[in-house]
Amino acid sequence: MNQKIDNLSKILIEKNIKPSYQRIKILQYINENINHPTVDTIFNSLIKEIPTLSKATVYNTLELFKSTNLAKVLTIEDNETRYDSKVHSHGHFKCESCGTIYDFEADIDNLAVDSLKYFKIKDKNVYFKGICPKCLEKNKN
Amino acid sequence: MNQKIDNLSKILIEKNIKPSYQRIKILQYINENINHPTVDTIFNSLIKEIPTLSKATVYNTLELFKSTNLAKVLTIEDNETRYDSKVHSHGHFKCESCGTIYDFEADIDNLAVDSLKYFKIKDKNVYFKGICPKCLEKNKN
DNA sequence: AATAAAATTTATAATCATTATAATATTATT
DNA sequence: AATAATATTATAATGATTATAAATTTTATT
Ligand SMILES: [Mn+2]
Ligand SMILES: [Mn+2]
Ligand SMILES: [Zn+2]
Ligand SMILES: [Zn+2]
Repeated sequence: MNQKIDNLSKILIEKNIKPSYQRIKILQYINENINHPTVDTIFNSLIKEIPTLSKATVYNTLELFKSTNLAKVLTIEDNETRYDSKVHSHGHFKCESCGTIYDFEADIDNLAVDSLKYFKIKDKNVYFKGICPKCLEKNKN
Repeated sequence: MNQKIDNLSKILIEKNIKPSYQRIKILQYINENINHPTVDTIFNSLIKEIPTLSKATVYNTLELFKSTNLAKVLTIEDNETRYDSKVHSHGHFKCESCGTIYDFEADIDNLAVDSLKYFKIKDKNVYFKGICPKCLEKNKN
């Protein structure tokens, strides 16, 4: 148990982030909940453990994680920002029926684009939308 | 000149959208300004020609265009929604320095993903971020 | 250990894009 | 011309995010 917290602390320290209780808990949450949670989801879960937690802290901390590459921001839909602790390059599929966001591995890095030869590419995002198998099955008449 | 408006009208009629003056002008705007404008940009340009124009009309109309595939929505950044009249599948590169959003052609359709075999994919989006050649040149010391 | 400084968190208010609502204007139908 | 349907407008409400300043906690200094 303390082992877990020590590991999370170490991760933060390596990024020159002081491992406060709030930061550790937020990092722990996004590591254990890989369903691409929103700020609200994170806040509403952690407030049970940390009754004094402020939503501003969640925003600040996620911004900090984003800038140090401990988390990535997903903006698939313009009305909800989601966070992802898996920072390696991978695709996202959002089901328009149930809202679930699925990860998928795709050969994003080899998506060669001649016309961007002289562009410095720092970040690649692939978002798909449609209907997931569960919802397809459910809506089958 | 009227030829142009007639063409735009026809496009709307084909989609079963009544070609009101506002709708024609908004369609014309996004067709002639392919720099992925925001609602605000569109509104602030058209208000000069249509002094009574309401921002709600711009929102409603773009939602209508989106649902009839006359426009696509870009949500590269979580704080700005942009619109694109090029509805064919193409990639977008946003320069983090100057904010310009560049189009690029990529083989998005052939981005095969085995794990999505049983998913019904309706929409594919590819967003890159980084620095554009102009800004790279400018910042060269 | 006491004090001061720095960093972090919290509570609260402000901002701003978007959505909702209802009134007005326009267009189509009888 | 009267009526119904549709579109536009003005305005208010919503809600996520950001900004600000006070309070708390941590760290450094004496
Ligand atoms: Mn993911
Ligand atoms: Mn485009
Ligand atoms: Zn689903
Ligand atoms: Zn640039």
